[in-house]
Amino acid sequence: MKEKRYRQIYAILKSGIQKGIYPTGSYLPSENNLCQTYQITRTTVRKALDELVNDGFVDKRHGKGSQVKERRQSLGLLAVKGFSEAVGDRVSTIFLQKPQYGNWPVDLPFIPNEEESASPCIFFKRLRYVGDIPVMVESNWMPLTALDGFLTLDFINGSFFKTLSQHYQIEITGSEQELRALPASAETADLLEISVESPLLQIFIKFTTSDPGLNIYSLLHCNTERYPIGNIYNH
Amino acid sequence: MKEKRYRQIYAILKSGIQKGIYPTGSYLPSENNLCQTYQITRTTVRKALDELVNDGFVDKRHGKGSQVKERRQSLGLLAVKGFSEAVGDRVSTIFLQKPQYGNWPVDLPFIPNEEESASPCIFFKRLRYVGDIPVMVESNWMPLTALDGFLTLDFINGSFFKTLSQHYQIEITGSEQELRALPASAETADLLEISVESPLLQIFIKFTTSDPGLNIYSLLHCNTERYPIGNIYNH
DNA sequence: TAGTGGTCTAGACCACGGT
DNA sequence: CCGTGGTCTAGACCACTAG
Repeated sequence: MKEKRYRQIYAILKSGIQKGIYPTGSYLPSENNLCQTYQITRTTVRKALDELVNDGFVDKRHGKGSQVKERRQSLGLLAVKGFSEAVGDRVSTIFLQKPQYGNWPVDLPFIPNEEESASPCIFFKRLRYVGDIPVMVESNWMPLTALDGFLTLDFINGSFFKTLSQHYQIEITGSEQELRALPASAETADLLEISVESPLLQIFIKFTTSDPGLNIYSLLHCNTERYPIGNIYNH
Repeated sequence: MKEKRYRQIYAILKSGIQKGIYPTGSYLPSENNLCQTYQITRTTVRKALDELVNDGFVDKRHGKGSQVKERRQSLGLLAVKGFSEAVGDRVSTIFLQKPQYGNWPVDLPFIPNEEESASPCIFFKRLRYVGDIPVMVESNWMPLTALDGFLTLDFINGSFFKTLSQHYQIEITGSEQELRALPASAETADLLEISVESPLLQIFIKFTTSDPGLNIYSLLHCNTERYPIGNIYNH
């Protein structure tokens, strides 16, 4: 099947954004400019730009141009209130276990498929703070496939998703979540400095990505007493 | 400002869907057909149809046509696992308080704006079951404005959102959510037939709608022990 | 094969933003 | 004023679905 012209343009512009040729805040070439560069009509250019807007890479402004946006991290997912807004020094993260080989967990809500279960598994575990207060324990599993060199990689700005995007050109494309309220286990209570049996919010997430072979499984336990979990979804 | 042609077509088709002229599962007129009917080009027709697809009213299938979809209820929102899948008789709802005048609640995460606070408030409260098991207590507040006759209205299929859409042509356009895990109050524990202090999932939601004057505020308390809360988001 | 939606061309005119 | 994106026309050819 022939690659569609607007998909080509989309891919060119997107990789330009991801590689920093068009940094956040800068403007893409104008539509007429792109028409000339690639010898196509505006209809096709606009179709490519529409996809970039839908994917959250670009904001268009009438009379000004197409501006590269700060890539959204969340996609309608849940975030600790303040984790997205207070990007500064209030939020911090420490590794409880650095990325390493591990075993696929048992008894989780979503089960890795056969291919994944057969593949080696990467695991890492982090503790996230708002200020001095530990608010969330986060465990992550994913197949080793297609993430060459991941184990020795440093996270860009401490962000796993940003690393995926900038180092591997992999984007989060969707998620399934499952939430429960349950009493804290002894281990988690200790980490979060709360009493055993305190109500905790458990979130299990299966992320799908632009790499069909890569799903990411995360298990979160959150102390919501001071910092509830937020989620904004705009139609 | 002149109404855009594709918006007109969009509105015509959408109201046709909402009024049942194009029932769920049926096909809209073909693109060429619409071109002739309204004396416009396919570009414009397709723009209108694209919006309907984005809004979740329609599925397009190459070679077949544009099919009217079952209107999604959730928009990336949270739902009790089983509430969406098991549409049948497993799920039921009873009113604890039927729609009536009430007071705006205090100490909620999102505060109604001035206009809303000044307006009379409608309140209703429901208890939702999966099978025989009560799993969720749901309280709802909204301004009376623009919902003429709501207090004497029966919900279509017991669904509040479906009633909004079909009776008032109002759609949910977005939401903000806030989640906490907390111990059950005596009253809620009683309703959900669990012990006091059991961990409960509290979800507070502010829905925005296509009517700028109508936001809906919901407070949920969920027993997630047997039925966790789920959420699927596809990019 | 006929009819549908998917992609694309080559134009036109309009509305917005900044100089 | 000029350059930008927003809307729209009038075609063309292709790819998919189903009888």
